Amino acid sequence: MPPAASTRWCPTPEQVMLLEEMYRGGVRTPSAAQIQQITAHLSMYGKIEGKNVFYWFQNHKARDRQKLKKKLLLLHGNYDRTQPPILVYHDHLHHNFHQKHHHDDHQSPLLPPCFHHQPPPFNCSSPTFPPLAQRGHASPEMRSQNEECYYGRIIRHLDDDHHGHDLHDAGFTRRPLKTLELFPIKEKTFRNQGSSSHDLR
Amino acid sequence: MPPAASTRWCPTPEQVMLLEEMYRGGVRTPSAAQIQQITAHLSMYGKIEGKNVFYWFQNHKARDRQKLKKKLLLLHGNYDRTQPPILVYHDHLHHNFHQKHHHDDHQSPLLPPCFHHQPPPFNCSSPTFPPLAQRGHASPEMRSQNEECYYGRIIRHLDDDHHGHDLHDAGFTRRPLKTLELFPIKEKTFRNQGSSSHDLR
DNA sequence: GCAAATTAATGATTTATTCAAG
DNA sequence: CTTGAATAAATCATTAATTTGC
Repeated sequence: MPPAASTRWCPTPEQVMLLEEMYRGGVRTPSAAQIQQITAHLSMYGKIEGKNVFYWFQNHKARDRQKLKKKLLLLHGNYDRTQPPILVYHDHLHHNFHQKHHHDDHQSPLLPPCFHHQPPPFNCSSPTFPPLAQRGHASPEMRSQNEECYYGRIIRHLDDDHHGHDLHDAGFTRRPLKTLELFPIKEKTFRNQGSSSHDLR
Repeated sequence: MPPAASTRWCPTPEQVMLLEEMYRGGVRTPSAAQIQQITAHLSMYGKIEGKNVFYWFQNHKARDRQKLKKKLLLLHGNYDRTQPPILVYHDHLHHNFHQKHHHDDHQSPLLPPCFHHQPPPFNCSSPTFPPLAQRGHASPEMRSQNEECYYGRIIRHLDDDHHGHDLHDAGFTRRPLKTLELFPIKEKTFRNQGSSSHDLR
């Protein structure tokens, strides 16, 4: 049992926060030097390597694009062409929009100064991407039959005994305290928490 | 006159107390078997089903996160680094923080022994946890060249110090800010790293 | 005091992301 | 790229607190 050194980076909350802050500040494709800098600073909060930073920005940028693309497709028809493109794709495009007026950059003190105003190169300014957490609300027809396979493992694995709908019997069930004995229920090999012996999901 | 069975579970004070105790003890995402166990024990105090337990932990965890996130955002600046990271993201991340020093675990006698110190299974394990997938890394081809350059540059230049995988050193690395010096680096099998420019699902 | 009216908590569902395997 | 499993985020819905007018 090799300690199997975890193979990937697990950013700490602070790291994520700072990265997001930089991202919001306009950083998109930091140069090698910048990555070094960022890495050095973030290493204060936990293990981290340059590639983690690099990938983080790559991924974040890509997924942002993804989100926007989807959103645009959805709007599709009612997209008002008179409005500014909302955002962009290639890095080149983001820049030079608003600028300079980060309300009052109350950047986290955790963020190295050099990233505070992150001026020209990759600063994109804030009022840009609206997070817009508008929810979907799926169309009813779409959820057809899979009601059953829905919520997690619990419903499926656990609610076996006296499942569903026996109505609420008035008093307590005071069910026989079947005291378990953990186990069976199949093992999963990875992705379990530090579990020692038993840990079945 | 079906009393129209109430529509949702109403935990008894004992149940809530025990659940909270387990939560404080580190339980976050109990496995199916664990849920069974918990459910069986809690049924002593009132009607309860596995899914109630499942949902309880889901909600409690989520609302904890929520609270902390809000708090962090508010503090934003005056975040005391000497304090434990406070929270987390994925379960994996929580671990290794609080622990061991629950003032003096005066666990309720109501709590089955197996949940008292709840050490290994789902507790904040140590630095071990799951993620063991070596992800990513771009597939060299199919990449607009600028990205590729980037990729190459970074990975190869930045990933120097303690490349590969050494395990998660428990604490933070707090590495000395070593500022670079590029390196060769041998990368292994790459998979791909979705972040290029096209990613819609 | 005590309900109807409001608001806060929290149980239950649904949707979105993430991870890693195919 | 696509997908199944897991789980986090968002949000819907009902119950419990609290407030308010009498």
